[in-house]
Amino acid sequence: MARPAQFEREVVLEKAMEAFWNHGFCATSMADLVSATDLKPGSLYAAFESKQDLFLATLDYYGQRSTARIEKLLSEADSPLQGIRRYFRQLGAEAADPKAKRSCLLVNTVLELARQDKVVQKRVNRHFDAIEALFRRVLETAQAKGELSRDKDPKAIATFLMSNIWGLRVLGGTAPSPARARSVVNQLLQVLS
Amino acid sequence: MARPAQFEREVVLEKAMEAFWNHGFCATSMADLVSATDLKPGSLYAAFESKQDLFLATLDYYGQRSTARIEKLLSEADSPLQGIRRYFRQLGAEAADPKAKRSCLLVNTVLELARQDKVVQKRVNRHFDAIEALFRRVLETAQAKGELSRDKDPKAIATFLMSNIWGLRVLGGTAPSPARARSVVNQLLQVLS
DNA sequence: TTTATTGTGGAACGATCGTTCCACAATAGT
DNA sequence: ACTATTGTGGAACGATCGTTCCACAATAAA
Repeated sequence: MARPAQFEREVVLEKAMEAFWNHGFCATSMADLVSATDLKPGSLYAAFESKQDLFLATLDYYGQRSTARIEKLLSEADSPLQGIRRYFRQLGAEAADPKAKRSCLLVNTVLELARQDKVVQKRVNRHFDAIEALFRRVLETAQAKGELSRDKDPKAIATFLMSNIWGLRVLGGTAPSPARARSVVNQLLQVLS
Repeated sequence: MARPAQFEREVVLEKAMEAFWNHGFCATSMADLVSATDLKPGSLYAAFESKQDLFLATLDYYGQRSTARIEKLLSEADSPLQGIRRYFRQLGAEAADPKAKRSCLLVNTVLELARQDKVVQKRVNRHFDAIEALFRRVLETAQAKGELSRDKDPKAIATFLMSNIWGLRVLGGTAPSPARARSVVNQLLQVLS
């Protein structure tokens, strides 16, 4: 028995995510978010408590999207290790692509906010842990199938892969040559053989 | 034939650097800088043109300091590779140290500003390139001394090391366990053997 | 000691910040 | 059709943003 909302939460979240992703938390003003989402301040604050809360919601939205994307890519590969190789080659290409004007929202957030804000840190870590678990499981499968040597440690390698995702994200911010990005990926993938 | 300044540029730069390092460019206000440096707005703007210019100056100050520190560490080592190993073990320990409340100003800056601001990007890259050149030279020396296998590529490894510095800096933002940070470093150092 | 020049202190600027408020629009149940 | 309830639009809030301004202090050259 009331007026129904004229927007869909997911659509608004998507648009807010774009804004935060492009400019970071601090550099994205509520005015930016108002014009990005086509909502008025009143509606935005009714749906999300504050700029901070809206940001946390977009973080989760982004994290789930990313995790799902990686999971799909890994599951569609011909073999476990091939999935990982393909993911990192793609990441390397993206890092060297000048059209890709933005890194990863989670990585950006770690350096902008996570050190100071433990709530944000926990949120970000949850998503990173989910992705790392994905890699670890794939590496264990590879080992079971004999594709990965038994004397490798899936847990340690999964952590190492995560650290190299982050490294490649920063590399992307330095506007590297494609050869440079490929070189890093090739070096990295040697841990698998 | 004029009144001399009552402050030393280096001291002010040091204090401004601390502020930017702790909170980032956007989240550090001129009011913060005024209280951090004990200068009044008038003096700050007389010495540095704007917040942006002051930031660029602190970036250079930080970069030169960092490069010098790494150079010293590498040159004091018993052998080329030992210097590199020692540097990364130290970096891993710092990433896992909860008291180390901040990452690296250059890495933070890449993700906060470099994508959008090409001036900042160039500045940051200059410092990164200097550090990478340091690593590369040490690796070449190691090869000359027979400490590093001839079939390794010093250039590729130097780039890979840089990417892993960045990865470890982000890792530090996730508040990892010491074991986790050590694991990444151990994995990384295998590229040297 | 005077004069020219430059640094200092701090008030003040307009713009923008995140947020609140409220008259009004729109709908669901009676 | 009426009423209760909730979303909408947009003005407006105090605070803070980066920056400017200027009367005054301090010094070096004349």
